[in-house]
Amino acid sequence: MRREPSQERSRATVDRILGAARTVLAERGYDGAGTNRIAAAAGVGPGTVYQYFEDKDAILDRVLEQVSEDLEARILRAFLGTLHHEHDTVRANVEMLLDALTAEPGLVRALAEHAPRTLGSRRRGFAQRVDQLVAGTLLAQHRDESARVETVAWMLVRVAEHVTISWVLEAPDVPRETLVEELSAMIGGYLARLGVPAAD
Amino acid sequence: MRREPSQERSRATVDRILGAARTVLAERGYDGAGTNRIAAAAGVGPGTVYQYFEDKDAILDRVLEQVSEDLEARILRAFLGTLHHEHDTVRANVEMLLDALTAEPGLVRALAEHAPRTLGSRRRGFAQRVDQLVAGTLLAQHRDESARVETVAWMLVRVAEHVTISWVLEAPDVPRETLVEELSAMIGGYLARLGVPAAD
Amino acid sequence: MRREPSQERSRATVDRILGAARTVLAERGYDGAGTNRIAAAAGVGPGTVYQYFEDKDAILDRVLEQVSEDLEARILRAFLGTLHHEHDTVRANVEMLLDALTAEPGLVRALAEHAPRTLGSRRRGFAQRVDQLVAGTLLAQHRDESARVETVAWMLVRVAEHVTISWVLEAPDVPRETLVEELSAMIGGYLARLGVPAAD
Amino acid sequence: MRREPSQERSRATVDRILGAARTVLAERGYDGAGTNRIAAAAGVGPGTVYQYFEDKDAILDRVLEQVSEDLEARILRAFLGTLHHEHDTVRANVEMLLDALTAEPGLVRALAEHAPRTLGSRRRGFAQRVDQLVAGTLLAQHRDESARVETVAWMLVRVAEHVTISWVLEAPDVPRETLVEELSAMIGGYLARLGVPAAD
DNA sequence: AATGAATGAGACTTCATTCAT
DNA sequence: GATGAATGAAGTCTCATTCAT
Repeated sequence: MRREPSQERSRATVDRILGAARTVLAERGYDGAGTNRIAAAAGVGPGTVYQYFEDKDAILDRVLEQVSEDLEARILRAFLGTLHHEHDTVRANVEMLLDALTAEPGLVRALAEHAPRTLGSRRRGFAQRVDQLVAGTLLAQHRDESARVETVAWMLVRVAEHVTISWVLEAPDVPRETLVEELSAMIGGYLARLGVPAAD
Repeated sequence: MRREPSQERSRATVDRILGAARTVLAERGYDGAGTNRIAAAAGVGPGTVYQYFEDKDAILDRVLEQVSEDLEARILRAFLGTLHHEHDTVRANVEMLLDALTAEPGLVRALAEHAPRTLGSRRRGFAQRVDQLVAGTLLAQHRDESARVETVAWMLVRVAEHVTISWVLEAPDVPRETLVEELSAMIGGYLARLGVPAAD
Repeated sequence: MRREPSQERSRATVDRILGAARTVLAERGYDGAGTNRIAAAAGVGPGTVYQYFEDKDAILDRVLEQVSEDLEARILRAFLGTLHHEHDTVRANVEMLLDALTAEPGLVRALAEHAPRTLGSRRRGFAQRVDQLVAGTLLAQHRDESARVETVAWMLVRVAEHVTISWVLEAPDVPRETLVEELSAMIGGYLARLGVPAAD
Repeated sequence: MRREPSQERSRATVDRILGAARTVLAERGYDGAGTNRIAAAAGVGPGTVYQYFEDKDAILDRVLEQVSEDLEARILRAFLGTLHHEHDTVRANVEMLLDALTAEPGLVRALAEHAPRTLGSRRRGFAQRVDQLVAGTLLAQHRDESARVETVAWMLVRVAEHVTISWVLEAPDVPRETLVEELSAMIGGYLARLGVPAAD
């Protein structure tokens, strides 16, 4: 008569809650993600949720953090991959960004929906890390003007992020190929001014 | 000295309610803008609100619409004004955009916070009108390639809008002057590719 | 420059309010008859209603009283008329009762709907007057057993009233002619036991 | 000594809510039976009520249904019991009906008060089942004229129901014994015409 | 560790009534 | 006498959170 190790069970429960929260968030949006619904989707009682999370926001913050990290990891991997390419790094990255964001539109929407509520308070980790990653890459390719590089990175991240997100959420009458073309052109042109070879 | 017409009183009350809603929205965000709080801020009873608005969303929709229109009017006026300038139209527009968005950051945040919830359903009027305005202007300066012009306009609006909004909401460590410089450079460079003289 | 005599104007206003209340009551039932709706239907302001009526119930009580009196008058007239007939008085009265109740089903429903709420408190005038009328008629035809006569009258009124009202409200699968036949038979048979000639 | 099963606790709570609703309904009528009052009377929070009932009407519908069923069961049992009697079945049934209706006058009032609001839409089950029961019994005693039998049953049920209910609610100056006498006479006389032996 | 019944503050909304004009 | 804007108590319902088991 062996009882399952408690640590392992706890871990499994937390995972189920987070997984359920992620699903609910993707399907019903931020305001539709109530604690009771999450608990039900996880197959646990409402009380169980509070064994592992301070309050409702703690759950969703964690999920959003996780979503961010998933995106970040994916983007980072792809980003680093493009550095080996001989040309059209920018375009490859835009493509990759669109792939990442189109994979789970519901979560992207939840992320976009929730972001303005917490900006200035907490959960800015994701964006900052991406900022630094991009800044670092730019710096590696173009050593001087380090001060300006941070601003450029900040701008690039916002432009790439919001144009692609808007395209996903608004579903405007613009083909993906056209979007890639134009966004790459804009970013490429901008980078060219920085002294970075446009097509690399 | 005639008695105050009842129409006028009603009008005044509606204005107080809308004004209060605007204030509450700016100070406490979309979810913090409850009917009771709005009524209290307006100095009227909860019931009064329902003499003039169908329900809670009707109030906030109206306020958001109003905020959008105020921004639109301001941007439109400034945008048209810049057309007379001999050079640096882009920069002037970026400046103007920042002025408009910095005036009431709370409302801009509320707008950004609520937008993703309704995207795809209703209230896309503001963005669409701006898209068309920009497209029209581009077309006036550069007659051919009309198909591409719409995509370009769509991109420009998103880039200008989100970069400035992000700067307002995130308050990053980037001076305003630098932002204006960089954003103008990016947009100017992009427009140059379209065949539009970059600095006019 | 003559101003309309105030008494007359007042009277007209009261009539419009009562008429509107009657209409609203017939169309939307007791719970749907709100003061604001009545005022609107009467083409007056809500405040005006309170110049003439203590409160909401005062209006509806008055309307219901009026409806009762209309029915009573109609029934009384017909009832007295049947006394001259040589036979089948009962049947003639049942017919007449159905005519009266089918004329305005909405109001009959409102009456039936509201009756149980006030029974035991107020507004029993109508039923009592009808009771006495019937008792008087029975007494005129059958002098002795006066004590029993009151009970018989009470029963007759309830039976005639509720069977016809149920038929109007429930709209069961029973033709009117059949109902008249059966109800007359029941009442006639009952009266026969009292010593009153069944067909008179 | 095992822990109280959760099902049992839920069941107990539902029972307390229904019991409280029944009490409130009896004491304050349909319109006085608010969710908060019911919850308070049940000794639970307002939210608890909504764990078990869709909305306010669901509670009251359930209670009224229950009251109807209680009455039906009681009436049915007594009705069947009288079939064995050698004579005066009718009188015995009238007595029984009065017993049933006098037991909880407040609930009978609530039932009578609410019935006209829903007539023609839903919840006519009780009356219909009684109609059929009576029709069936009549048919068993008097095989032919089956068409007429349904009308007769419908009439009998309304007469018995409304005369007794009126007597309970109006509390007129008629002794119970007299009422029984007269009502039995009326029904008995009517049945005699149908070919059913009057006193059996 | 897990449960899930229970909570209760607070949200939105209605409507009979009042009162300054 | 009439108005109708304003009121505010009270009603229904939700949902993040707690706690006895």
